[in-house]
Amino acid sequence: MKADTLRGHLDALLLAVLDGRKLHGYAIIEALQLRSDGALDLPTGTVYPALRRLERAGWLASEWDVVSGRKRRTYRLTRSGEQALAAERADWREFTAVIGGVLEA
Amino acid sequence: MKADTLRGHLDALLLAVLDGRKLHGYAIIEALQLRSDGALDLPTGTVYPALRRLERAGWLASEWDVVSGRKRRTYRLTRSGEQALAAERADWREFTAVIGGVLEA
DNA sequence: TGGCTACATGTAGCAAGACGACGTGTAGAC
DNA sequence: GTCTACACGTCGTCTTGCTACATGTAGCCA
Repeated sequence: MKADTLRGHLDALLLAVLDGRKLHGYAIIEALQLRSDGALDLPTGTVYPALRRLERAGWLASEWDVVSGRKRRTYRLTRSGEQALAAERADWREFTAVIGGVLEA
Repeated sequence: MKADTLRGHLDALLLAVLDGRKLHGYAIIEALQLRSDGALDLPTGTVYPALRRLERAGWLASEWDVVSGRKRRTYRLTRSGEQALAAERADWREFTAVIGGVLEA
């Protein structure tokens, strides 16, 4: 997929992949690869800053684990993150309807 | 619609609205409003620079008209612009499939 | 005549955000 | 002992859409 097309939709992806489960950053990248059949291979320089941003926004909460000697920062959705995810999904539907409508007119 | 969500898709919109017809900048803005049922109301500071950019890329060609004393720069798709539009449409379908797939998983 | 609105084009500077390149460190396999 | 996978992070760059501003015509209405 063309680079940078994601712009503006990354937050939605991150929230969606954390819906109902806790994951650490590296696992989030893998989960997105898996769910997109390999189409999404986000670089760490994209994902880690975005996770911090979402945490600052109050949509994610994180805590440190240590698994077999390796430190992981594990993220989960907050209540407000769940609401944000619902809003992002609604925005996505509207967005695709509008743009798709123009492109296929 | 949330500001800036357009990012990365504006080119596709502009090419699509010029598919099969010639329009000047102001009319392009109106045509996008019409086709989107008012959802898209792009500011001139967004559209005019983008049209120049697409022309520099060789996807649009323009010429000046004068209609009842007013000067208009009328744009049309070039051959390479038509190809670009087809590519943009294909990208759009892939993009929505990938992101939509993750959001609705 | 003066002012308002619609029509019409443009520029400059800002801000956000995704990305590439880089830096750091552990565990385990070979 | 070196290499790969795992794991986290930062910094600087670049693109690009937007706000605000600047300019000018045509036509209507008071």
